Amino acid sequence: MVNANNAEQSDTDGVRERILVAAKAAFARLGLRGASVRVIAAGAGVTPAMINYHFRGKLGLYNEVVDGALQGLMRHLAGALAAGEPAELAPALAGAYFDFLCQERELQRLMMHEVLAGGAELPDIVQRHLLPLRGLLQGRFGHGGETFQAAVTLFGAVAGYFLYAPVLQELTGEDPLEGEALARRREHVVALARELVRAREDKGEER
Amino acid sequence: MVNANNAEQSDTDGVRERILVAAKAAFARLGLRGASVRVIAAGAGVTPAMINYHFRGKLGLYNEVVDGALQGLMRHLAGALAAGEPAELAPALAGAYFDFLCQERELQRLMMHEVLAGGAELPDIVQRHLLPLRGLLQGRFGHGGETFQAAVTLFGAVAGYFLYAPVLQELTGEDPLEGEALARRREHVVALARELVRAREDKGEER
DNA sequence: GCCCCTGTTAAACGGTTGTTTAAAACAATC
DNA sequence: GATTGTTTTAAACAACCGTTTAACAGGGGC
Repeated sequence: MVNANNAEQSDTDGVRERILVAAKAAFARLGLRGASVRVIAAGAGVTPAMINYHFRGKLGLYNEVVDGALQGLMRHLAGALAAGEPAELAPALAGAYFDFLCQERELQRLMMHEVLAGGAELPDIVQRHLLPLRGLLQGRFGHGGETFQAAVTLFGAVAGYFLYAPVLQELTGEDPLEGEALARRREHVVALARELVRAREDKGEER
Repeated sequence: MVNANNAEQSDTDGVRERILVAAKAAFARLGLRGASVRVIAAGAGVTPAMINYHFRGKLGLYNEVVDGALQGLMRHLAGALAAGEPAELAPALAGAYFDFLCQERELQRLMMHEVLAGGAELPDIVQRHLLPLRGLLQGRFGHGGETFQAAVTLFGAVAGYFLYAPVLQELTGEDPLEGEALARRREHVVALARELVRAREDKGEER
């Protein structure tokens, strides 16, 4: 009779949820190979066998974690893309990406682990999550070569900051993911987006 | 009597070298945890026990691989920093970084694996290899906040391109690390460096 | 009271991990 | 040619991996 007043389908979803949370943290930190089912299970306070019972094995759990994380990101970006005036769309998109990574700090590491592993599932993941976003982007910005270059630059400028945060901390002495430094970086990235889109318009490229 | 006419210190260095080459490839592809000593040994055509004999274990081998790779990169960047006129220093540096990653395609993945693993050795690595470069950079560009932001952006724009190459390939359909696409990206990054340094001078920031 | 179904557990399985060990092959020295 | 020291090998080691199995608990349905 616990949790009878919320929308959970059954009481066992509590276990599923706890495993998913522990798995996301472990996969982000150690990757698919590095995170063991025993560590994940211990983090969720359950038995390793429960992972196989609820997710058909470690791989099923991993796929569900990655799918959930990417779905959240893409929903967030699509929302930022829908709102806002067209002129400020690129800065808003860069800011939204930045903000989402602030909230979900594990996501960037999780994605990088997935790319580095280079498994056979990567084409499927790209097709399912990134292609729809690319369609939206091309509808707004066109699909010229300069647009692609600018998008890669912005993506790298944001992703690199979060990925290399430990190195930056060691270099600067202050935590790059904390209040003031974080705000400075966000401002810089948004300004860069504005400048890149302006440079593209100056060239008058439509192709 | 083999290799009697080159500078190798002894014949056993051939084995050491072969292990180092195989290890660099394996560590870049799979990371420290993922690459097994048996796979590395097989790639070098030797017995797993040889790794322990020549490098005092897997960790010793890994440290030697990372140190060698970073030394090569830093030497390359310092060279680009020494030559060239001051006005074109930032573009030259971005181009040199880009070119080095083209030659040593495993380096970027190796470094990212190291950062993601987040081991206790990272502060040591940063201190040994990155701090000297930072000193050189600060001597040329000053150490203002805008300089730092621009440097992170450039680094992310270059690194992100190589790291996310598999994703870009899936998105664009063409190989991002091949002739024409590679040249376009290099041109864009160098132009970005020129623009960022110009923007900083416009602000007149010295701090 | 009995049965079936879902959730959970502890124990075990075969396989792989990094490392160690004892012995063999080899080159150089005396 | 015996000896010494270095390089290499095959086999074994304990520890951990993901997964499977058999047993157990608990609650409706009939």
